[in-house]
Amino acid sequence: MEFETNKPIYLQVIEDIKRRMVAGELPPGEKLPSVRDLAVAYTINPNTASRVYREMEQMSLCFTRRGLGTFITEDPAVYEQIRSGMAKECLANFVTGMKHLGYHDKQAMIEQLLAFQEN
Amino acid sequence: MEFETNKPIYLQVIEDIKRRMVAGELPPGEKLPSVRDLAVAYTINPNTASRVYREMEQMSLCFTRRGLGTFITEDPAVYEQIRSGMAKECLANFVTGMKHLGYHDKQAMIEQLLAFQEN
DNA sequence: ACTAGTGTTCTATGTGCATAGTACACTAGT
DNA sequence: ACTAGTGTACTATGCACATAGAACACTAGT
Repeated sequence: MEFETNKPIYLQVIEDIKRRMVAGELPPGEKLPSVRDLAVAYTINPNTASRVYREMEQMSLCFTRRGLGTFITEDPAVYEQIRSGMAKECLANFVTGMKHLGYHDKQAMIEQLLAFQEN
Repeated sequence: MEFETNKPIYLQVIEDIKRRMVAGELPPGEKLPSVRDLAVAYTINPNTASRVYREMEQMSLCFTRRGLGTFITEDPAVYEQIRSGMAKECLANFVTGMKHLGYHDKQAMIEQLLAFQEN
């Protein structure tokens, strides 16, 4: 995985894990890689990997059993919170961004969206 | 202006100035505030303000006359580059974000956009 | 010449991020 | 008991960011 500069790596890893949760790749209760394996998987330092789980646990995204490992939360409500939060953020960023470009009504935004081709 | 954490201030100021350029608030050749005045306007350190202009000059967004001040570029083509770059980035972020949420075709994205109400 | 207003450069301090390396504590299985 | 695999904690280093403060170089106007 490639990381953007000017953005903490541990936050980008958390975003990727959240994305995989929403995508169904990480079901509730699923065991996450060990701190050391996560470090290998993302090519980051074990301390940074540890921070990923520490921050995720504080967000109630996962829980830890000392000596056993770290596991995705078993609460389905958290999944819905992540999903709705990501959707709202994505839509809000788009709308404000397009407004800054002069597209003030949704119909104008839709026209730009339909004309958009990824490269 | 409020700054997000986990994102360099000087980059956020540059983004704001680019936004104001595209919005027509800063026409080509317009004189920008002095380093010290910019620091006051955005409530940042003069050194950070200096960095804003230094980075902007490297991006050809402005030019500097020592002893006179810093001025917005006089090249209209730069404006179009900024505008198209911001538009492309905004659209790409939206499309990839929505795809991560399971909306793979544009019609589904449009439905979400139309249902979106800002709070 | 003088002054005020510019950008520029320098040292110094503090913080957060990321890395490297080591050591410790807990759990399950043998 | 022992071992392997887990999370945790600690020191240390390097870098980018942001701030504070001071000094210098240039330009326009007087």
